[in-house]
Amino acid sequence: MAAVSAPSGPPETLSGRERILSAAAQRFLDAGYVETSLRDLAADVGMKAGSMYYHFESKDALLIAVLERGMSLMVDAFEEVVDGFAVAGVDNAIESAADQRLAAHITAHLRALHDNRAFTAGHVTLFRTAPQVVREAVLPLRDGYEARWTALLAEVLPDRSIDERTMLRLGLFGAMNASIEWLDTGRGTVDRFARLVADQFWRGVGSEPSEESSGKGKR
Amino acid sequence: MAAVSAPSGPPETLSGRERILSAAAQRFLDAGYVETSLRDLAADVGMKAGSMYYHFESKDALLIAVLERGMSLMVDAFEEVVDGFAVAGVDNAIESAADQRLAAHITAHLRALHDNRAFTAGHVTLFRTAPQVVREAVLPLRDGYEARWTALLAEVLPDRSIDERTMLRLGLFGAMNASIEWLDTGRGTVDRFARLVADQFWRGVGSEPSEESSGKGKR
DNA sequence: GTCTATACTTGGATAGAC
DNA sequence: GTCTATCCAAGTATAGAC
Repeated sequence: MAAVSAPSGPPETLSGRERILSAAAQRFLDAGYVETSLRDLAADVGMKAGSMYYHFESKDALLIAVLERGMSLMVDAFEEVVDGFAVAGVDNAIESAADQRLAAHITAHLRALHDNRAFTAGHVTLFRTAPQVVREAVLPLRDGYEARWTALLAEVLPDRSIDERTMLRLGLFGAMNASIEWLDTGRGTVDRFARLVADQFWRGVGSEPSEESSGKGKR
Repeated sequence: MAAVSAPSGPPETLSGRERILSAAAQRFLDAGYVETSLRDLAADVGMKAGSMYYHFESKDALLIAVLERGMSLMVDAFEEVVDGFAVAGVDNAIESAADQRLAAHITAHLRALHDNRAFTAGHVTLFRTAPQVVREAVLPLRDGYEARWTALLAEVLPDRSIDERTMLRLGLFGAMNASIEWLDTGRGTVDRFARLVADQFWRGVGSEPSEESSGKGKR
């Protein structure tokens, strides 16, 4: 779902639009939206500023494209996990599977977030102060993703009030998304953080550290 | 500690520098740093752009002042909690007090964050992309605050590895600080969120919801 | 598809009058 | 302390040649 027009050929033959999109995502992440000039951006892809308007109608449209791709990737990752649990069969011990479902979605969220860092990070770092037209354009996709998590938490934490679930969800989002600003990229690191977050979220830090994530004592 | 030259008189007699500082903090929060022009800012305090240079040597200096004030307020809040536990006496049941110490600091962090939203939010929303001179100027204060939390977690979670404590700390920071972007201001709301975060962080969501924060079932 | 040239706007900062 | 006037730099966007 939420298909993104994927590049067909090898990286060298990426379309002009694709190359601009990637460079923009990276620059927006590193320097911010307003701080990034179309001149610098054009230089990144070996073009001049004016030429970019053949591919994008405005700078805002460029940001919208970056954010839409980022959120589509997050949605896709969520749905993959859903599909995975669907084929696992409906007659599982649904009670004890709650923490595992949550853990799977946490891992998927963090992997998608970091694997596509350039496109996804914008939602964390620059959505809030983006031009209104940009926010409005991207909002439907974002709302859809949040709705999926809202539904997930309702299933997994049925005894909590709606207010509590909302705060828990936003707290969890905060913990995960802030990692964009400090976590080293790399699958191993991301997965370790994901396991820690999932374990901490469900069991808390008051109980014993789990066996596989740390030996006995400090290492 | 980390004393901030506080205004002396009533709000109407705030010095020009103070009024500029508050207006700047608010505008930076709402619109972002680069998006805020000195002309708009001057209009907020009933001045013209050129006049601001009597009070601040540059726009960067203005942002530095905002961020320093914000972080000083956070440090002060942390130290107040430390002092509170100090007078409570050293011969307490230190083992069982770990979760209470943590909860007190979480509440203090969230209160300080939201009570001084305009000044503190900048550290969440615009520190990352701030000009390098700004980041460098404010970094010592930030490092000091983080060091306090690092030490706190070392005392409270002695069995965890340093790596895990770092990730837990940054995850907790993420959960708390992201609330700047969604939590309604207001002491009641902030305190409820603080209790939820503290409880969730220590005990997890897998266990029963605590008695005082929710009745039985959904309400 | 990409270039050059340029129109148009806005912003940070300075100088000097009051 | 605040104003007006102004300089200078930089950015988005457009037009038209190639």
